[in-house]
Amino acid sequence: MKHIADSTVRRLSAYLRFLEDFEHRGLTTISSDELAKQGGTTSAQVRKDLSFFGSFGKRGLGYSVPELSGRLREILGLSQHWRVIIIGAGKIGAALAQYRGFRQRGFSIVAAYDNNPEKIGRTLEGIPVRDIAQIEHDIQREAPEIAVLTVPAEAAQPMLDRLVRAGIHAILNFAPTQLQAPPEVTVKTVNMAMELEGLSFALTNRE
Amino acid sequence: MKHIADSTVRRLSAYLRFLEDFEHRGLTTISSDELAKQGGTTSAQVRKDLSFFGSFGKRGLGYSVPELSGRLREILGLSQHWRVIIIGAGKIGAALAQYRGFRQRGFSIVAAYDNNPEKIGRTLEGIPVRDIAQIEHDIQREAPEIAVLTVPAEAAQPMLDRLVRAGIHAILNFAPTQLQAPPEVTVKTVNMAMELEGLSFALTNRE
DNA sequence: TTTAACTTGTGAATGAATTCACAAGCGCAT
DNA sequence: ATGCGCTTGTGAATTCATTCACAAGTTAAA
Repeated sequence: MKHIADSTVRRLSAYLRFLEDFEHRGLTTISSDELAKQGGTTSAQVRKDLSFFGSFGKRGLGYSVPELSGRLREILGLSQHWRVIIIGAGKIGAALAQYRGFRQRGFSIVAAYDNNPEKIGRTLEGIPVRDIAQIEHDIQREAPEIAVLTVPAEAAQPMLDRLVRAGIHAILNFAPTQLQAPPEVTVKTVNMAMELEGLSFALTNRE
Repeated sequence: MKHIADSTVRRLSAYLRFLEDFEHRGLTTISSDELAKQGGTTSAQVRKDLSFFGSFGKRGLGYSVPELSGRLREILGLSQHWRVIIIGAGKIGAALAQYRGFRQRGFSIVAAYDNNPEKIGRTLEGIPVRDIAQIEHDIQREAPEIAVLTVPAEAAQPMLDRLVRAGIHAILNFAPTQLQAPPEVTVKTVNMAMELEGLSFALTNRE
C-alpha cells in the first residue's frame, strides 16, 4: 500500500470522532464539507484523505454515517481489540489507567509494571501492578501489542530496548526524550514540555 | 518575521534538551551532525532550522554549547517565567501538577481550578485548588499567561471561550476534542486517543 | 423526461518542508 | 604561510502535502 502520512491518520481519527457524534444523534448522511468544518480542515482534504482507502461516498449526497464510521474503524484497526500494558505506575500511569477513552475504543489495559516493591502487588485504578522483572515472561504469555511508557527520561531508552526485544511493536512514550527504535517498531511520543515550549514560543513571537 | 513552522519549533525544543545534556557533561562545542543524530534528523535540517534566527555557529568548528542553548532559550521564550493555571483538578491535572519538567523550564503553576466543592480549598500536589467561579477575577488579578485544560470533552469548548474572554492567549488542551479559538490565541492539543489510534493503524497496516 | 442543485473523486497546480550540494570560513599541523 | 580537514550557511532541487477546479454521478422537483 502507498505510504500514508501521519497527518492523514490523525485526521481520520478526528473524522471518526465526529461521525460517532453524528451517529449518536441519529443522522444518517454527512458531506465532506460538514466533516471538514468540524475538523478545522477543507472538504477537498477530507475527500483526498478518504480516497487513499477507496471511495465511500455517493455523489450528490455525501457519505453514509454508519458505513463511513465502520470503514474508518476498519482502516484504523479499531475493529479488533488491542492489549495495552503500562510501564511505570506513577501519577501519569494512574491518570492513563483510569482514562475511559481507552476502553471505549477497544484498548484494554491488562497490567501495569513498576520496580517499586511498595507498588508491586497493589492495583492502579483496578489494574494489577506487577514486578517489572517479570515483563519478558508476561509479554510472551499474554502477547500485549502496545506498551505505554511512563518511566523517568533516563530509564526510557533501556526500557524501550527491553520491550522491543521481548516482542512489542508499538510504544506510546510519555518520557520527555527522543527514543531510537528499529523500523518495524512504531513509537509515538507525547511530550508536554515540548508543547509548553511551543506555547511559550507563540506568546513570545507574536506581533 | 517570516512564519516559522510548528515542526521547526518542536525540533528547536528537542535541540535545546540535548544541548542541556551536553552542557551538563561539560562539553563546549557541538556540530550540527551530532545534534542531528541525537534528534533523529539530518545536519542540513538542523542548520536550516537555526538559520531562520541567525547564524550561531563557527565554520570548521560547530556551535558553542552554552551560546547556542542560551540563544535557543531566548528564541523559545524561556528566558522569562510563565505563569500557568490548570483547569480541572482531576487525575490528569494532578499528574501535571507534580510534573517537575514544568518548573525546571520556567513554567510555574500558580493555581488549579475545579467546580467540585469537595476539591475546592484543598491542594493538588501543593497547588491550591480554587473555585472555577472566580477564574475571571483571578486572571485579571494574577495575569497568568497559559491555561492547561483538563476538563471533560463536552466542557472544553465553553471553558476555552471563557478563558479567552478573560484574557488567556495560550492553551494546552488535554480534552479529546477539536477546539475553535480566535487567531490571536494559540491552542495545542494533546490527544492520547489519537496517538493510540495512530499505533493501531501502524500495527494493522504494516506488511 | 428534463432541469437544477448538490456532492464526490481525482488529476493538475500550487505551496510547504526537507534534502542536496557546495562555496566560504575556521583551526591546526607542518 | 600554506595546505588539509572539517563544518557552517544557504540557494537550488527535490520531495511531500494541500488546495483547486471540474467532469461525472445522484436526487428531487417540475
